Amino acid sequence: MTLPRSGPVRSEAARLAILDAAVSLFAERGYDHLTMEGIARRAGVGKQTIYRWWPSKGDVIAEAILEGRLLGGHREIPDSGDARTDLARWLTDLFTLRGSPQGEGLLRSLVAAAAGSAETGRRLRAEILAAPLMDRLSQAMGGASGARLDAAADALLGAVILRALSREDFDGDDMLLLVDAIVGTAPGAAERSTGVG
Amino acid sequence: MTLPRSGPVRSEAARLAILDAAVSLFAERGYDHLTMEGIARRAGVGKQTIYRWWPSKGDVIAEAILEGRLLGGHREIPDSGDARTDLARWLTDLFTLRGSPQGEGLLRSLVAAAAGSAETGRRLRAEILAAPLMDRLSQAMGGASGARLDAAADALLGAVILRALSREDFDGDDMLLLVDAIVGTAPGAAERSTGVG
Amino acid sequence: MTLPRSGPVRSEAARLAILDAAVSLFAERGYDHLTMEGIARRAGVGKQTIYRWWPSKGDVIAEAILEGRLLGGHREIPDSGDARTDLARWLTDLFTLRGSPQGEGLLRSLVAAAAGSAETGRRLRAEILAAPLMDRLSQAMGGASGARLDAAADALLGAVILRALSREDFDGDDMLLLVDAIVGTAPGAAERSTGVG
Amino acid sequence: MTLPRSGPVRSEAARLAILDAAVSLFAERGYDHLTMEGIARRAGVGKQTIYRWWPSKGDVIAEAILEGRLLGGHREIPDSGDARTDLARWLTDLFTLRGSPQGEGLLRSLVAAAAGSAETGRRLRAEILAAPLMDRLSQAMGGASGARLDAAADALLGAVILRALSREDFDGDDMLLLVDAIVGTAPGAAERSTGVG
DNA sequence: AATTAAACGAGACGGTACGTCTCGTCTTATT
DNA sequence: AATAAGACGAGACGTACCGTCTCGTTTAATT
Repeated sequence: MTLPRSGPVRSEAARLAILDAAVSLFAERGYDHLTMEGIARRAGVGKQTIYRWWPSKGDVIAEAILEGRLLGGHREIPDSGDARTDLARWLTDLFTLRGSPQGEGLLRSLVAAAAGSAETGRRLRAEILAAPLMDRLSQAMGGASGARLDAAADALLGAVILRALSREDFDGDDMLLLVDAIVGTAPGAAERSTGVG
Repeated sequence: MTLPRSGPVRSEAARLAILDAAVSLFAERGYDHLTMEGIARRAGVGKQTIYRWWPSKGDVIAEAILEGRLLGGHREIPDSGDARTDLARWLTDLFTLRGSPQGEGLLRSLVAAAAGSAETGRRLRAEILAAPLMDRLSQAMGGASGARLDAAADALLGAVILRALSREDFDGDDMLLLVDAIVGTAPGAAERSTGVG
Repeated sequence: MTLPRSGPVRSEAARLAILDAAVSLFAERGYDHLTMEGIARRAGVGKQTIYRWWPSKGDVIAEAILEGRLLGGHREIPDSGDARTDLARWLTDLFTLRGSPQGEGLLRSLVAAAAGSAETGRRLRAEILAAPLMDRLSQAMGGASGARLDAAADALLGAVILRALSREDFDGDDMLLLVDAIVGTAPGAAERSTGVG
Repeated sequence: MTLPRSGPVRSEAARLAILDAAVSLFAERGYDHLTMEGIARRAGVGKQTIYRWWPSKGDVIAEAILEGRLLGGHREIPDSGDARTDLARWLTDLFTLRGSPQGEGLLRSLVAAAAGSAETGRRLRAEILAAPLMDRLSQAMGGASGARLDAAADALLGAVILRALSREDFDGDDMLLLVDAIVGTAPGAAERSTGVG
């Protein structure tokens, strides 16, 4: 029972210009320098056009995440045959965010965005962080799934986030140790996986 | 070799008033509603007196953390004899931050503060989160120390943070599962380690 | 050929509220206690709304002058038949600024405003001071005009200003003597003076 | 009968440093950019040392005037034999304040200082402006003195001030016309006075 | 085609907070 | 006791954004 309406329809051009502007400003200056005014200015759009469709800058960023415009190139885990090494390399990349002009500052910006916006928080975990990880992690854990897999994913990703927040440096060996601690600690883990696989 | 200076000395009263004001405003409204003006107003202090000693609100909060004014009551892990259960309970408390008027929003506020200020980030991890945890965790891991212990601590704390950021609900069973995944899969892990060590 | 613009138009209500506030604060406390913040507060207006249209407090006052809100009641010279006496009385009134709560302090405030703002300076002389004076002065000088009239006007008004600046007291007789020294030297006036002398 | 006092006595070095600093800052940036803090900084003096002896920046400037540190080079009227021309030239110099880095802005600064400080106002008129003028003016007016001479001086100086305030340009011919209007209408007035004197 | 109504760009508005500057007072150690 | 130094509470400066609210124009669907 939608009452019929005349008039123009939402402008896709404006929507795209806004998301583009938001993403580029986010990458250049980080989340807390991101402003609605700045987005409108760069997008060549009236402020009201943003407020009409998104309640806050956090939600603009959340939509950008959903469309894969943030960290788009970071969605696949390399496959060298050794799952442990692959996971460690991918996590290290996540930490330093290679390719970004501001390095690990970008990960902190994403965390700030998540802290300020529920939608961004949900999507950051589900779509940026966890999504690419799950298959390989499950495989490395011998086919784990459900709560046990979730816990391991949260532990891996959370550790990386916490180290980014604490500005502690973090090399590949540390990361391997972390991966081992979670997926493969126990001596039997490998065997068990093998046995299952 | 500090060159001697005449003139008035820093006012301890002002310093305390500022930290008190910052802590109470932080607890009431969260990190991103915290403002330098608001702190000065509540502390009955000129803004310059804050800027003279701290470059940003993040650094004010960092100093409050250092002095144990934030989450001061959260510094000890209960001891029921079962380290796994104790750790899980303490982590669950951390997640919900019982006793705080705004619950887990406070943890997100701490994360936002850490994302915005290097000093806060360092101290959040070292002094608020890790410090109370280390002994019991080491014990639960059969006396682990060094990088292996650090990795486990980061994994546990990071997972809690990531779940707070993603607004996912989180009960005691989930937490136990998480603890198990990290300190040792099987309930008997601790014993086994002990036996080995 | 002004290029058309869309969007909201300047708010006349805000403009009037700002000028009213500026004028009343100026009259109450003088030019150098006048602040942009104070004007905004009393006018119930955002500071940016003032800065959007006027670069400084001096220009706000200049516009108030232009609209006759400052010293509006001082715009006409009495006509008793004797031009010399009328001029002297009007100048004496200007010096003491009867009716103003702060007397000749107000004239000094206008001078301070003029010293700080080119626009105010121009308007103070042309619109507040000279405008009401010219006709009668010309008549008292036997129909003088042009540079000679301007010189006489500047001399009369300047003398009053200088005495206000020097805080020297100044009675009606002094003023008559001043008027004589300037308008009563002229050829047409000379007869009268000569006859008297 | 001066009552004896113990302790150190007022430091002449500090007094001179303060006046020097005030004068140079005044000349560089004008009266309203002059600040007590700036004076103290440049003079290498504690702020309290200024406040101990002068109630406001206006009074510091007033004392500098008294000692001839402001416009010191402007104290004599040239003597070419023709009093009218000499007066006109001196007044034109006063208007443009040759030699000053900021030209007639300096005269406006002096006016602003006078508007803000009673002592400065008194001294500006008596010591900077009128003092050098009186003898030659009296002579040009055929030996006038008393109130009539004062009125003429105020008229000449006031006219110059008013034109500086109104930012109107002002050349030598205008000034001659002004002098004529006040010291004696007819070109021959000076000669006649001379003849009489 | 004419009408209607919403989306659009632009940007003015009342506000809050920013970080800096200066005010005039006060406190300290030195001379 | 006067000084150099400078911390303090106070509050104005001019700027940046907030989220809301006109404007006049443009664009569809409905008459």
